[in-house]
Amino acid sequence: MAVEELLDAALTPRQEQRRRRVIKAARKLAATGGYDAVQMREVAAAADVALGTIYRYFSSKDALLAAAMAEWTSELQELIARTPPAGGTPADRLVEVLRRACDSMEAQPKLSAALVRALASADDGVAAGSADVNARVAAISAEILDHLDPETRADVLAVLGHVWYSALVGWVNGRTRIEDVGDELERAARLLLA
Amino acid sequence: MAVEELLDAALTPRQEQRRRRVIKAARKLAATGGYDAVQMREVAAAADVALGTIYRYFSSKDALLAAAMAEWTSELQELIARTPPAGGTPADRLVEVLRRACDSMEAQPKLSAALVRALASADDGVAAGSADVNARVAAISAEILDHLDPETRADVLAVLGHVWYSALVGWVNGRTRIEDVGDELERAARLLLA
DNA sequence: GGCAAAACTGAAACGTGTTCTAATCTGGCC
DNA sequence: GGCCAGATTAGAACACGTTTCAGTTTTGCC
Repeated sequence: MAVEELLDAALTPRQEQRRRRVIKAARKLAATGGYDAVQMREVAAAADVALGTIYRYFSSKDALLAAAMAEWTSELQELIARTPPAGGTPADRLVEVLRRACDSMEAQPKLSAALVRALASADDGVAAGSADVNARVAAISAEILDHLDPETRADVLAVLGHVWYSALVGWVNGRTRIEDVGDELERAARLLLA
Repeated sequence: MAVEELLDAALTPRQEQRRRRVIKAARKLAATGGYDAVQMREVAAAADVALGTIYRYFSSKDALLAAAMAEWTSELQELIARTPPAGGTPADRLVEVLRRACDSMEAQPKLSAALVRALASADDGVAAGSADVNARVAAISAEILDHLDPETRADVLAVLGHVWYSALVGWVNGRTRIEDVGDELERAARLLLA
């Protein structure tokens, strides 16, 4: 989709700036008003870009938010790489990482909810962003679980990824509280690594 | 929301019929054209009901589809109760039930995808349908796992519920194939019951 | 049987994501 | 410098979920 093509073909500096402005505007709107406040006309105005231009860079509103989520995840990854989890069992360290991710989301609940909500979209453009997010989460977790054989590790990570995503959706849709997400993840992690 | 109130206050026969017609029409449209084909004006026309009337029974399109999903789940529950899973370990029986559910979805892929997609909605009206679905799935699985102590069982079921939902979303959004859903579930079930 | 309240209808209207159009601008190439 | 293809813009237009409204029908009650 658009994003891909434009990422492959090197963007001119001005295009790069435009793309950044759009994502930034989306994040800002999402941070204060959540998913519904990210209205494409408003994003365009805030990014000082024509409405149609956004659609040249992102195939849909959800694809835009997925790109924002990928960006956010990348920042989180750096943060965790800078301060790796302290000692304890692998399960403990894994739980700590998951908790820290939850804390980050808790700090920006509206934004987080909007991003997660976008990930649920059927839009094709979301798949790329979603894959990116998954890969980063897996990368973070993988080294903590290096005591497991590769196959088991992949299985555990796959299950954890599912729990993580599903718990987030439950929270986003108001069925659980954000604290519950961390609890669910911890429960799953300990069950799987027992 | 509307659904609840109307379910509590006994519906008149004609209301009951209208409600049924609406759900039936939605299922039919979803079965042939998927989520996008379930257009409220079309549902209204097919159900021979005014557009506004649908909104008296269901708070949104997604709530309507969630109700359809609850209906579908209930039918599946009956089906499984009628032919309980054959022998083997509890894990085997659980896997068989999950596989059978996947088979049912595979038989009506468009419909299933539409229903799952609706479950992801933030709409309040969806929560009720979603809770209903979860309860039924838990009920089906619970007796298979009666060898576990209640707490562990609850944990296992919670995790399985997450995997189930998340894997379905992955399929609905075209990131995996329907066969993968069953595989993911089996993997999780065996990992958890190991 | 008649009456008030609630439900239903048909149709118009609204909001927001997405698409389209015609005009203008930008960037690379001779 | 001039030209062309593609990018950008402003704005209109479109699609579909949802809401609203005025008028009609059904329902429960005396």
